[in-house]
Amino acid sequence: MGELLRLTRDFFARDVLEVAPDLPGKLIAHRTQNGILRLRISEAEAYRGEQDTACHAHRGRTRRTEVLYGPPGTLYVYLCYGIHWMLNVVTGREGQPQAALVRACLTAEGPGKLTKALQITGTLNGQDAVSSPELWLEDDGLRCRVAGAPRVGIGYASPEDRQRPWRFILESTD
DNA sequence: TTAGTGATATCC
DNA sequence: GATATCACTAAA
Repeated sequence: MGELLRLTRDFFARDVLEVAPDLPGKLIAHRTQNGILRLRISEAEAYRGEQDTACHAHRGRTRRTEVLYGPPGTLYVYLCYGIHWMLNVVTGREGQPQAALVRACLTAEGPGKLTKALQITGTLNGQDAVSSPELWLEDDGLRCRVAGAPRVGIGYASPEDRQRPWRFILESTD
């Protein structure tokens, strides 16, 4: 495998339907008091703007969704069910509320378990994954095949949006 | 199948 | 102000 390259603005500044399937196989790095935690992403989901009824920004700008309108690479971290932190990275052009939910890594399946394993909490909300000294993403050159599937936990969305295969799962590596 | 947990949105 | 909902998980 090649050297460890930090993902730059260009990576995130594409449509979420290009970014989210590119995430499985990449690494997330989080600098903590005890050193750098690094895990390989195995699953991601796309949330694609105000037209996507599954996306939190479907109803437009609110205090919560504000970060989704920020520059690509911005972290959107929020608490779900009072217990689980969800980690997302904003994609697309600034002003376009898209994000990729990082759903799982090889050793922690499920978005809540992933953030727990990486010790990620809401203090990272709004930080920039491109320039932050605390959290960033890396490419070590690993290539992989990715399978599409419907998104999880979005029963509130329209039937059309529920069906979209915008969940991207690492299938195999080469 | 269901409890747990708290921020947020949406309604008075 | 109150209430309903929630991009989930662990336990039963």
